[in-house]
Amino acid sequence: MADSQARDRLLYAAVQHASDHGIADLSLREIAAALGTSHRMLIYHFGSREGLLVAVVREVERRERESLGAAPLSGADARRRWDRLADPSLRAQERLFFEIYSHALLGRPGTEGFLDEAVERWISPVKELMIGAGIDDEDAEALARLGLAVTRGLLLDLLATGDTAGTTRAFDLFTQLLDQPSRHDPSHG
Amino acid sequence: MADSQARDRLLYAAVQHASDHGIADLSLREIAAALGTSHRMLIYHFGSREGLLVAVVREVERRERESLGAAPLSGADARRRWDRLADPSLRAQERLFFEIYSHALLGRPGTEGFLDEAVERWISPVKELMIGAGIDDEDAEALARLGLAVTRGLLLDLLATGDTAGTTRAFDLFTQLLDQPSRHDPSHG
DNA sequence: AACACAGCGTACCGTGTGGTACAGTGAACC
DNA sequence: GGTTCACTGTACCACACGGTACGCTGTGTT
Repeated sequence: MADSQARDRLLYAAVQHASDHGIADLSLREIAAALGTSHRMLIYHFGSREGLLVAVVREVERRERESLGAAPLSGADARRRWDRLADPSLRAQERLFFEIYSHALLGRPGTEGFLDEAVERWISPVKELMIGAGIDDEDAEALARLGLAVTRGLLLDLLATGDTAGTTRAFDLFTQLLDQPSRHDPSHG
Repeated sequence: MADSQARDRLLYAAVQHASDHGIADLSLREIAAALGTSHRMLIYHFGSREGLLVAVVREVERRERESLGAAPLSGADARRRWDRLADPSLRAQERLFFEIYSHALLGRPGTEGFLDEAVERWISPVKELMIGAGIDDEDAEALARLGLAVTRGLLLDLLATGDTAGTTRAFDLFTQLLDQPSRHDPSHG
């Protein structure tokens, strides 16, 4: 259950397999076989099946956090980020993200805290930057939230349709809308 | 397996229960007990566990389709639709939608065809209306797609945070961006 | 009265589940 | 050479699973 090299290797492989085939309705034995080990080993390293799922969720969270880095503000920066997200090599990982998200929405064990940060973590750095740039606090939050929603919504679209060109056009339209001048109403409460 | 009143009652109750507690990792027996029947009856009416899940997915699809009605174009109309979606009584149903969506992304049996229509069905009527209003074809598609993404993205946000006010502010910001004049660049390929 | 038939419950089957017991490995350290 | 310790395979457990066999209702038909 503690850290170890063997455990890390198994976890890495488990996340890979979960990305490709989902995670929730795979049995310990199925996962173990796919990873080239025995279900006994997964119990040894992760304590229980649920322990394994929790570890996988945490690892997915960690990677998501790691991929955040600096926040996008300009249209060009945002577009570069979208292009990275739309890369086919990330599809499996993104499917896994939405699978875990939906499990968390249903309150499945091991996903506690996932939702708390699923929105906040992405919004707050963007918001801070915008406030620093002189944008009103409430406007900044709404804008950050909208940007996140556009990204995730288009990602859902992309995963379902595979239409990179179409979703990217929609994303570009969004950045165009944002880049219009004088979008902030000064007569605001 | 065929239609019947008893089957309809069970299906209705099953969708309700699936909305409240998810569907994928409930056993036949759990569902049956919650519905006040026996797992034998679910097999009788739906043929198998998978048959039940398929029926539930179809019913959720049907309701989604039914709720489409006329398409939103003006900001006020869109806002009215968002308010309806944001109503707490729909949360459970929306959670179920995203659960099924993620299952479909992983290719689970019974979800075939769900994704094909998950985007197209919502986009095309909006697109038609916009084309009728003289908007360029590709622009219309991008706009419809963006609107759907905003809706679903903010719905994900709302389900995770429960922050109706915040997500609604973000939605309003989006409609403001849309309602700005001269957003269409005539010098377009 | 005899039958048909949709609806339903009980008891059961074989199978796969998550988890445990226990007996090893092989390398590291003393 | 002995001991420790992380790691792993085999065999097993009790249990819940999806599904089936079979028999019992009630209602409507002939």
